[in-house]
Amino acid sequence: MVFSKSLSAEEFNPEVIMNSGQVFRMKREIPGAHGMPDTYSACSGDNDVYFYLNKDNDTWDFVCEEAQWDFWQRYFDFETDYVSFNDSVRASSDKFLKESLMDSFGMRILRQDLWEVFISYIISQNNNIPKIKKSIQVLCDRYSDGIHFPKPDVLAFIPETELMDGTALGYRADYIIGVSKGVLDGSIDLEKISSLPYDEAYNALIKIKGIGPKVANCIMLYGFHFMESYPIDTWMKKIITEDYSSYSKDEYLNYINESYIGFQGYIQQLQFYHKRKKK
DNA sequence: AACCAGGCTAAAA
DNA sequence: TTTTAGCATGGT
Repeated sequence: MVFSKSLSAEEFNPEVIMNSGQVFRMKREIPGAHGMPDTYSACSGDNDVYFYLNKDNDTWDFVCEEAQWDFWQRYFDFETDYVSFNDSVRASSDKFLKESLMDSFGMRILRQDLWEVFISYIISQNNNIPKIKKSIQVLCDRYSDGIHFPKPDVLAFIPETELMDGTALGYRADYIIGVSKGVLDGSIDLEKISSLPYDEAYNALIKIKGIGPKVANCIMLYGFHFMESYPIDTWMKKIITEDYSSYSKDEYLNYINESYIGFQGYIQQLQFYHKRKKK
């Protein structure tokens, strides 16, 4: 089933989204796939979609099962008006932020499968994006069908030595097995945590072994869709010291939280994408 | 060939 | 409470 949506380049740009470090398995298919020059595909939980810009009527066509269309509309966060918010960025006097926006039109914050986000960001710690993508793909190949993400009941029972072998997961393998068991026995309930208020959800997450402040904020932003989350990694630290040097860290965070209410996570994504692209 | 990467845990101070 | 060593491993 094909679902068409009229989306401007400022509303939706898959190249920007899939290279922004919030998602590790969205990809551009080889040219000609599905008979279209540029097709993208995504998979989240048990849902699958591919999509392309339809030059004939200037819409994006999304191809998925009819019952999954609601999921994908939420996944791409189509109910949020990013363009109107962009106007307020353009109207601000924040030079670095405006520069970031110019560089990343079409960014959106995805609402991804909780389990995949949970494991993916455990893997992301002290790691780099190309390597994170490879590790996740090996997991999908070895412990699933190569497309869908492996389930907790599979990951929970892999011997640690096996999980470390050839996956480049390193010491993170132990964390993955641990949380998989936690989800299986019910002591970790991602759906339940996702329904908590920000502070309670955050505190519940950082109690879990392998999850600290930064990973918790990523899970909350990209999985739970807490748009007030503002993950701070090594790149964001660089931004604060190099591009906002007139602020102390606390002053800077106050500025973000007071000026961009409900869109802090989106701001962070623009900045992160821009900073990483410059280097 | 060192240093870095979407950091965290646990021990030390 | 805040600071720091150690951690697996491939990318740059």
